[in-house]
Amino acid sequence: MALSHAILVSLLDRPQSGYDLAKRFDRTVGFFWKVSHQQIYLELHKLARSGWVASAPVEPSERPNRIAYQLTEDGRKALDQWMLEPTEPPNFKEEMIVKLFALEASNRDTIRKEIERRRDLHTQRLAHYQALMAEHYPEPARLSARRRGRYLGLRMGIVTEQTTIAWCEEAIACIDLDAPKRTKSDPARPR
Amino acid sequence: MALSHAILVSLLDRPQSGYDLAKRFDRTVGFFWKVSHQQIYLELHKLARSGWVASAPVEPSERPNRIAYQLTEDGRKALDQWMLEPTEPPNFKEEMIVKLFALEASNRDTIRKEIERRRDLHTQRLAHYQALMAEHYPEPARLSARRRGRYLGLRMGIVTEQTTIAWCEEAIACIDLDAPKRTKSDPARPR
DNA sequence: AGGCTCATGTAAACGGTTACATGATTAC
DNA sequence: GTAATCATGTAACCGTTTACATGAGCCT
Repeated sequence: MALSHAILVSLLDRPQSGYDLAKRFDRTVGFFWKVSHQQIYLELHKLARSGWVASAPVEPSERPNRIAYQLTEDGRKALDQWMLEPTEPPNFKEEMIVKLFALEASNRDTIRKEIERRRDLHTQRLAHYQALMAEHYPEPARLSARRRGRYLGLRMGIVTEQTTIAWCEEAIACIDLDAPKRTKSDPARPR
Repeated sequence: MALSHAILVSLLDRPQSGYDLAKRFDRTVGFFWKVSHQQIYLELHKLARSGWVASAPVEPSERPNRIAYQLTEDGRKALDQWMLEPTEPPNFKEEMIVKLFALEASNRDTIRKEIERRRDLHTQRLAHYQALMAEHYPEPARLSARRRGRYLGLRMGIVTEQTTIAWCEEAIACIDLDAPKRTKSDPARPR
């Protein structure tokens, strides 16, 4: 499983509460990996039961209901062990492909519009990633080993979005290959 | 949800049994979407209970324990309705990114090896997709609308694998930026 | 006083995986 | 006969989502 290990990795940096972890997830990999706060709290309880994390001292200046966790020795060992295990490619259930398998003349316009929507969405994501890149990694050539991993994660996000956008353009063009010509003076959709 | 609709789409072509569907999944999108036969049988029962599929007549020449299903009118309507709904990008939980976030000097070689393994794996997949492309779509310029959707699905597989491979190469180079030089006469790994 | 953000949880349902189980037919 | 393939299922468990619930502190 992955989420528990993602939490452990995040705790490498510093002790964090479930709330911290959830927010950090949202800010960093949240775009392509949605994690709900419920799932994180659940996972933290499990990790605590396994003895891989333990509640860390909380400053009295902080919120009283805050519960921070830190990595234990056992947690660190489990993480090191996991790092040695092979990493399988994720299986991404892309619904768009399912819809494409149902492509026919009658739904061509629906599907093209849907692909256009997806293209725009991924364009927004790409812009967001590129902003993060410019902000945090203006000079990737000389990065500390510590930060290089994060840089590469962001790079994966960028190239993935670029590829998806390019594929969307290709798909739209391909779908329109034998479509009736639409001009600005006659933008009506068929069917 | 996606699997039930993937089944409905597959049944658009012809009535099929759970076994047929499982095999077809494996042959087509199986590389990036693993589906177990149990899940398919379960889904088929649910779809039958919803009245979206119904058992189709089976030729006496076929296996006696074979149960084929076909789309019903209701199923067709539900599918048409689903086609109109927006398609969210899949959230792919790429464990590699989690490992990268834990990158440091001590695990650099482990991670580089892991990325090399993944690169080789995706290279194999790419070769497989390209073979399928050459076999089934030698001339993509003029494809029937029916087959164009499948062609685009395969194209997505190809560009995704290409991007992943390129990213792996980039990541390996980046990780090795400040690594001790390794030559053929001295291929020992540091640490 | 009311609304926002911070902060943590429970419960039910759902989707998916793993393990286990069975039986028919085909090929050697 | 026995191994492989065809064919369908059950049960337990795990991970995730959705809905619901609560309370503290901060700002206006």
